[in-house]
Amino acid sequence: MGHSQADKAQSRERILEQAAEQIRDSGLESVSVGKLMRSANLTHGGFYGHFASRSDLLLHALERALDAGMAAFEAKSGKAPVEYGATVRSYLSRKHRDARTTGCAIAALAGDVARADESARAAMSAHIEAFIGRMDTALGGDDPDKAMFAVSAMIGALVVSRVMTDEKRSDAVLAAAKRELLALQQKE
Amino acid sequence: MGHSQADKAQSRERILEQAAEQIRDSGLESVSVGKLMRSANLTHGGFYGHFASRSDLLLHALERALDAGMAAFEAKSGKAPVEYGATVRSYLSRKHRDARTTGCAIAALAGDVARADESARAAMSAHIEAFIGRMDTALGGDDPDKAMFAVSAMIGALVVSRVMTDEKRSDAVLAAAKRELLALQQKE
DNA sequence: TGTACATCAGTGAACGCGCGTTCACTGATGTAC
DNA sequence: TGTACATCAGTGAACGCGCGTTCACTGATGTAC
Repeated sequence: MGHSQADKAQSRERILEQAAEQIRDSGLESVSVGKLMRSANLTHGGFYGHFASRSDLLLHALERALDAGMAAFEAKSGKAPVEYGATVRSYLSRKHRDARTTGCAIAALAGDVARADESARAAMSAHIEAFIGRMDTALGGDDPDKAMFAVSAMIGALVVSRVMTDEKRSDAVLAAAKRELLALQQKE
Repeated sequence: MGHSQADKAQSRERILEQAAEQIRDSGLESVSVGKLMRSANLTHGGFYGHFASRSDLLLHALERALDAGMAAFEAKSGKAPVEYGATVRSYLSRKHRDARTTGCAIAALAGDVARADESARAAMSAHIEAFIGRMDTALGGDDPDKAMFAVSAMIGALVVSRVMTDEKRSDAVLAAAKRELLALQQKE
C-alpha cells in the first residue's frame, strides 16, 4: 500500500506472481481483475497503472508462468547442463503431476494456449523450442526429432495423468512414459 | 420451434451437438447458455427444459464430444478392428491437427478437464482407457504399457502441434511422433 | 371421428451478480530551489 | 537542510454489459371420452 516507485515494482511483482500461479492452477480464463488485485492486497482500480488491460496481463502472466515452470526444472538439476534421464524422471514424477500450480506451464496451459491468440501461442512455442533444444543437447544432438518426440510425449503423459481419476492408472501412465522415454536414450 | 415431443428431442440434439463442437473449438468455459440456445435457434428460457443447469449441459456435451471424437476415428478405419499404424498416422495427421472442432475431444479438452470436477475427469478417463484398450489390442496385447505410452504420446504431440506458430515446426512435431510411434510397433 | 381439456415445448421479461474498465480523488513520494 | 510543489501509486464509486437462472405466459400437441 506504499506509494514509492519501489513499492510499485513490488506490487507489479505480486500481481504477476499471483496470476502466473493462478493460470497454471485454473487456466487463463480463470483470472478476474478484481479477485487478482484483492489477492495481491490491492484494489481493482490500481490494476490499470500496471497493465494496459486484462489480456495484456494474461500474456505477461503466461510468460512468467512459462519461465517459472522452466526454472523449477533447472533448479532441480542444479547448475549442471540438463541430464536427459533426470529430466524425464523428474518431469514424469507424481510430485510434478500433483503440483500443477508450480509445475510446467506448457503442460498446464497448452490446451488453453492452442485456442488463444497468436502472441500467446508464439510465447509458448518459444518455450517449447527451448525445451526441445535442451533435450536435444542432453541426447547428444545427433537426432533432433528424438528430442522433439520426447518433449511432446512427456507433456502428453503429464496431461493425461492429470485427467485420470484412478490414481493407480494415472501412476501407470507416468511409469509407462518414463520407461519408453528412458529406453529412447539407449537406442541407436 | 415445434411443440411436439419429437421436436423436443430434436432440439436437445441440436443443443448438444452445438455444445459438443463448441467446447472442442473454444473450451468448456466458452459456452454461454444464451448464445448456445441462439445457435440452436431457440431462446434462452427454454434451456432449463432440457438441462438442469449449465454445468449439467457441459458434462453431457463433454460426453458427446468424446463419443464423436472417437467415432470419427472408427469411421476412418471402417468397420474393421483398429489398425495401429493407420490410427497413428490418422491421429497425427495435419488434417486432424487443423480440425479441432470435429477431432479428438481428449486432445482438445484434456487441459480443461484436468481442472474440472470429478465427474468430468471420470468421463474422460473412461474414454482414455477405451482408447488405450483398443490400441493395446491393435498392438497384439502383449504389452499394455506400450499402448498407454502410445496414446499419451499421440495426445501430447497433437496438443503441442496445435500450439506451435511455425507451421513447419508443428508439422515436424507430428512427423517425429509418427516416426517414433510406428517404430514402437516393430520393436520386440 | 370429433370435441374438450390437460400437458408441456418454447418465449421473453425480469432478477441479482460479477465482470472489465474509467475516473475523480487522496496522500505519500520525490524533486527543484 | 528545509520548503513548496509536481508527480503518481493506489482508492473506491460508477458505468454498461453479459451472465445463469426463474417464471408467468402462449399456443401447439396429445389424450380421454
